[in-house]
Amino acid sequence: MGKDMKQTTRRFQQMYEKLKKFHYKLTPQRIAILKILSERFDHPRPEDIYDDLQQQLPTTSPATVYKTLTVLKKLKEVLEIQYSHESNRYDAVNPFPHPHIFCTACQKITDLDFSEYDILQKKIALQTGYHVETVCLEVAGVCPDCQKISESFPGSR
Amino acid sequence: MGKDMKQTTRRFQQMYEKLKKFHYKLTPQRIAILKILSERFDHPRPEDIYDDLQQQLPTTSPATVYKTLTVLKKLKEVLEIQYSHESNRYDAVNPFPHPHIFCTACQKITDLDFSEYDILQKKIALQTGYHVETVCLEVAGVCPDCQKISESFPGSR
DNA sequence: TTTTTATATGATAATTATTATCCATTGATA
DNA sequence: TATCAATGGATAATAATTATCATATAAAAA
Repeated sequence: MGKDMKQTTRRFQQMYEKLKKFHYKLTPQRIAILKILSERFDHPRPEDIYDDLQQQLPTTSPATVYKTLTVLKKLKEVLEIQYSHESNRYDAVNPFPHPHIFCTACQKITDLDFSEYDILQKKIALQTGYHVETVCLEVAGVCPDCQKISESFPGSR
Repeated sequence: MGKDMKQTTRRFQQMYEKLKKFHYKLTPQRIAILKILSERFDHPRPEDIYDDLQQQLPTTSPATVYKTLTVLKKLKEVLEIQYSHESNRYDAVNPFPHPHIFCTACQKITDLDFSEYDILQKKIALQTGYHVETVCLEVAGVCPDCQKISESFPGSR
């Protein structure tokens, strides 16, 4: 069993137990969505989750995906990455707030390993007097791979 | 003439000259929108700008506001603060990317004076190898004023 | 196991910010 | 002043998400 698979299984179980603990029904649809979420490391959109879901349960509705995401959000078992006027992206692999970096060429979203992120909240609280609830740090740019491609085909975009 | 008024006038002129320089037509609608944007320090929504605009030019259309904002965005004369599934907010007073802090109680958006923001981009570029285009830092929490209110009326929200 | 009941699902309609379309109008240049 | 591309206004289209509601069902109780 690979490392990813162990992690995947653990995340699935964590989410499953959280739903159980708060007396949400463990329906086949929800179980399938938990499985999909625990396996996808690419910050999928609701539509992506729905596509995967249809492979297993062809009669499901997109509404069910949205409703399940709402529940998981409330339980803090999924992190919502909001985008203006395009689909939100979801991270249930690491549901704790953390920064991301988005490649504007290939649309890939990667976790940004920024050590100072955790102390940011305290710094800002101290400085502003706010009771800080969320700190959202989202970076956009061109990833190294796409930079290479654009060097090989200058002016191609 | 107060400090704010001087600043307001200067920003209006900067935007006016920028449009002129790039051969955009200086229509009454655009001039009115520039004036509104230069005077509003509260990060207004398109709808807020439209409301103000109607006082002066009652026949204007919301589409005109959106179109003008699109032009100003392209010229980097207005900063767009995106919100998922609610109206974007716009800052033409300080159009350069900068962080904000949002009060979840009174909905006020304030500029966050965070000195380390400017070096963040370089740090992240160095660490990730990305060609960084934008760094978006948006904080949410309860402002000192609203904390006081919530102390006076515990459990009121 | 059967019954009960609150909750979830699925189909569909509604919502809402924004964008697209298209024709009449107009600012800017010659 | 004449010309013409750019703009404005009215309206339709778009698209992600949320609301609605009748039916189905998971899970607790009997």
